[in-house]
Amino acid sequence: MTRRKQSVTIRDVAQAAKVSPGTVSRAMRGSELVNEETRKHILQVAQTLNYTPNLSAQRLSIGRTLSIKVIIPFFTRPAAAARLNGVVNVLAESNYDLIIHNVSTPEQRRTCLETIPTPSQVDALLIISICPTDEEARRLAEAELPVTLVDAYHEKLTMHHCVRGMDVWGGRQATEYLIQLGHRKIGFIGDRVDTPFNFISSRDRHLGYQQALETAGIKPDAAYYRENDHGRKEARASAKELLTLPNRPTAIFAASDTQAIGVLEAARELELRVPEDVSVIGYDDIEVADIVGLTTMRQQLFKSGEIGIQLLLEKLDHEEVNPVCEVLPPQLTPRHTTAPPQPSNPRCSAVPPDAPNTS
Amino acid sequence: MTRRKQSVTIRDVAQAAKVSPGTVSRAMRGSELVNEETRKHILQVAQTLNYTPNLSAQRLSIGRTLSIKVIIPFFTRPAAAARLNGVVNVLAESNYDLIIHNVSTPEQRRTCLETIPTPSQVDALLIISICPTDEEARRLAEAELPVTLVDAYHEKLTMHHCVRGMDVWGGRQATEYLIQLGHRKIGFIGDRVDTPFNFISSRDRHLGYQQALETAGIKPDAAYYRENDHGRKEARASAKELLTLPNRPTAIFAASDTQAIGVLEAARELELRVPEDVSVIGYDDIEVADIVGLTTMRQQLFKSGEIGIQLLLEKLDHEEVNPVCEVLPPQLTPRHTTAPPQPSNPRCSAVPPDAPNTS
DNA sequence: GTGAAAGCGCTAACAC
DNA sequence: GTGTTAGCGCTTTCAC
Repeated sequence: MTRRKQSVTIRDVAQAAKVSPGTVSRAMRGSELVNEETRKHILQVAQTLNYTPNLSAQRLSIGRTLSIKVIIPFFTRPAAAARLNGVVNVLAESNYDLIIHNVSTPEQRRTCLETIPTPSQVDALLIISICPTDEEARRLAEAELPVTLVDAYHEKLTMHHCVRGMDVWGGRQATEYLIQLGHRKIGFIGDRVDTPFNFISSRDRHLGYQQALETAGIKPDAAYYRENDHGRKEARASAKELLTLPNRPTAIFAASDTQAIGVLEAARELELRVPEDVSVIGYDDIEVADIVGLTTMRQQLFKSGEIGIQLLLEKLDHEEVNPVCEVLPPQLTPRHTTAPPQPSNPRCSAVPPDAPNTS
Repeated sequence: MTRRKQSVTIRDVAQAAKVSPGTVSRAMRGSELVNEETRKHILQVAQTLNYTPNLSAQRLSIGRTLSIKVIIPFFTRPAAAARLNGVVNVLAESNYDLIIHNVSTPEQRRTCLETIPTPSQVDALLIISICPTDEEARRLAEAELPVTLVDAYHEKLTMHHCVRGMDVWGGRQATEYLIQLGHRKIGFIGDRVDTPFNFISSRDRHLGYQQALETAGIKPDAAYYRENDHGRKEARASAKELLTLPNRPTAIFAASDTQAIGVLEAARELELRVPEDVSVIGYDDIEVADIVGLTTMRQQLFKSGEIGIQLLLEKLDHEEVNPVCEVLPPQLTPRHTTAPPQPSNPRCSAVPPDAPNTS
């Protein structure tokens, strides 16, 4: 442990400017209680001495860490990255540091939520796309610092802000759209429901899917349901199963765009035309959806991050604010992978989805 | 400024365990100089008291911040995200905090490199994909903390580690591949060279492109060069210009996969077949390249982040290490958007690139 | 092996 | 307005 000292401290500046450390401190932080002349002089001296305040000391002294921790799984996935981008964007204009904790294994997920940070570690906590278990919610409820959930929810956490995406409703919208187009045999491809990650968006979207079917008087067929690890390749495999069924679905709702891409690949591999032979709808509206012309449910990903962090910053400013639950509805975004089902199914050579709608 | 105190401090633990704060500190940090009995007892007490050390105090006391700052432009772009992922992944196993500074405007870029952080702010600095200007390099050369550059370079910064990607070589490889296929009219679409961001990878790849042409005895034609803001739409516009030229190129090398996708879209819009009418090669090998079956130069993005941060951590451990310059060669990854040029150019309906090679 | 005490650099009362 | 001073919570010499 090399315990090195700082080269130039507030005391050095004070000495050089012939004032006291306290005055330097006041001058640096823009306190009103300091003569305009001396302030200028002090800043000048600080400048030439190349002084920068010691953050740790500052933080220790004011009793706040000036940093916010964000927990997010698989932050490189486009949808997660978009959310995180909203956070980063807002935080860039504050003087809070962003401490990012990526979660890519169940183990990481567990340890992350096992011990809630204390105010001596970070000032606030933003949890994105991770649904607390009951036990974790219990601990989160007693957190000593402001917490906000984005794309996550727990009924017991009414004391914290949350930002949600209406996954059930969105799942229903997507499915109803397919039904309106005339489809009755509609497959669903989503994430595994029962994993240590406890992701719930896919499950919720499937719930909406079921609601839509029931409302339309269509009996959900278990054979049309597939869950798998999240990913394009995995979804592709699942889709191949569905599309080679004796009585295959004429449309597939994928719980995410990434998975929908897998479905498109499966269709192409099986020489099924999209949307003539099979319609495909995704969820999120990440860039690749636009690229391949995928019909999808657009989520306000960037905005969810922005709002989440804004709520948190607000809470840091005014101790007493009522918790709100911001809800961001998804929006049906039709492109070129959905159409009414065709009576016949001629087996012909693969044809791509139409060109993307890049207006 | 609400200056709140910590609920339970090291002193509380000491008192409860009937030892001195010093001993608690030693016990917590696993010092050898403490009786095994007392250590256990202390940890036990700390546990029940729910004690967590105050990071700011710890940092101030040991004179290190235990955090590393990474500066990265547009971290949500797939290539940048992959690099960052490598960093995050390695750092997750250390006890350093990652402080991420995204750069999305020239202004942010400027301020970020204007004042080099001091050891009192962060312990080390990782700069990704930002090429310092001469002036910035001068300042970086005098940095008081370890610095590593990833996907960036400056000749004067030989005192710092760097990780590079052989962009010139890669650009030449890509172009030579097209030449080998028989192309002689080869377009180039890249980023703007002269921007405040000072990105150089596109420029370097273009350099390699020129070298390849010259070696093959092909005179570079300025009409076949387009630079534009980075982005799919922008590249699409540029590609449309090239592909509607009276004597249009039969192949296009795009400085990134994102831009290559734009080229594909332009081709489709103009009803040019890929690869029959026009070959397209990209750079990076991000996921979408696999999805659309794009031929590209694969970069070791994730690895570049891993190595960059590892070099930095090493430097933090052993003060005196010789700076190294790790070089990661890209790899030609042929897929389905490149082929020998065809003698005739029949104008027929659009056909997609072949199915991706998703083995 | 453990306690006492002197900082680490800064801020915020409190005097004047 | 400005100086003085007492912490913030922790680590680490230095005694014992």
